Amino acid sequence: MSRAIALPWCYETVLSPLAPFHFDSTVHKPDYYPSSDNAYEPGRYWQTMRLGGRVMGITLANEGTVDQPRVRLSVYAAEEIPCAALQAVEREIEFRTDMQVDLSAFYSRYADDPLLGPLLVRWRGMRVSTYVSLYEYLVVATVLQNATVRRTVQMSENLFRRYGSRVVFDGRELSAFWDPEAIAATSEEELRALKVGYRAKHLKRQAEPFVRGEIDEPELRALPDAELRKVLTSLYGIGPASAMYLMFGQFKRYDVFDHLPPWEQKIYSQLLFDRDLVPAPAILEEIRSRWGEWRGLAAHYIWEDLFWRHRQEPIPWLAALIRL
DNA sequence: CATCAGGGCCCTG
DNA sequence: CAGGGCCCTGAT
Repeated sequence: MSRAIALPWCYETVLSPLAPFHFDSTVHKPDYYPSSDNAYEPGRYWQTMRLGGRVMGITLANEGTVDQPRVRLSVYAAEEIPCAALQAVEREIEFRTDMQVDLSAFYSRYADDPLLGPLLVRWRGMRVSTYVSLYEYLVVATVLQNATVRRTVQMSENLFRRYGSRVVFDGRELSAFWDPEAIAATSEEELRALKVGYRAKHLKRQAEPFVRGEIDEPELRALPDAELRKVLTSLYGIGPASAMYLMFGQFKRYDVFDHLPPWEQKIYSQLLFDRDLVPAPAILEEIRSRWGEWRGLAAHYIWEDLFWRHRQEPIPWLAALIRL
């Protein structure tokens, strides 16, 4: 990777999310591992984006309130971006942050729920959001697998350094993703040198269908749950855990919560049962019976609330469960 | 020094 | 369908 590229050209517009819209809890998820391709301060968010073969810098700034939302979108690039490509960026940002989705049915249905009710007030307008493309999320899922946070960060940053780029915009320098071609063209040995271990094979094989043009993310968004899951788990290195994160975060399937990784099991045991370890099937059944078709979204509100509180004032039992 | 598990998944039997 | 193996790292 060479030195940072400046992105001086800038286009600005104002987005109007469907109210209510909670800016901070949508653009920033405190449970995600830190990554040099994005940055957050209250009311302001930076990320890089690779779309249509172009590397861009994106900023989102909160210029409204939960009930009268207004988000200023700035798109930075090395040179002028055609109008159609800018529109594609706007649509992509709106989809990834779930900006125009109406959650009022969810809010009214669980307003009196003992556990969820107060969280729906505190986080009213929080959306399910992802900041990466499907291909990029496969990389994220891969470095998450069988690794602690520290190691995930190390692998992710090693990959950015070797295959990504650095860009400067709006006074920030951030990493940007690579195109799948870059990984498909590399060797497993080169990848292994980045300390990704057996994941080298996964990263290479995952890039292949994207290079061949076999995966069309917008098209997948229209598929029914079962078919979408089939496509996702057919991707090499994507099993039940990664598929669930994708179904929910990337494809906004609010009802998906059918698999519980061990560390989440410990955390939900505390939250729902006030016990150290409840069997995973019992937890999943409890979540299903309480929140039915909204269970994925309900779990997200509970989860994010926990991590925001933890960020504000450390929660000892949670700190003990987060392995660095 | 050795051993082990960690925010899974693939492959085999 | 269960279980071994896989990379690397820090904890014990």
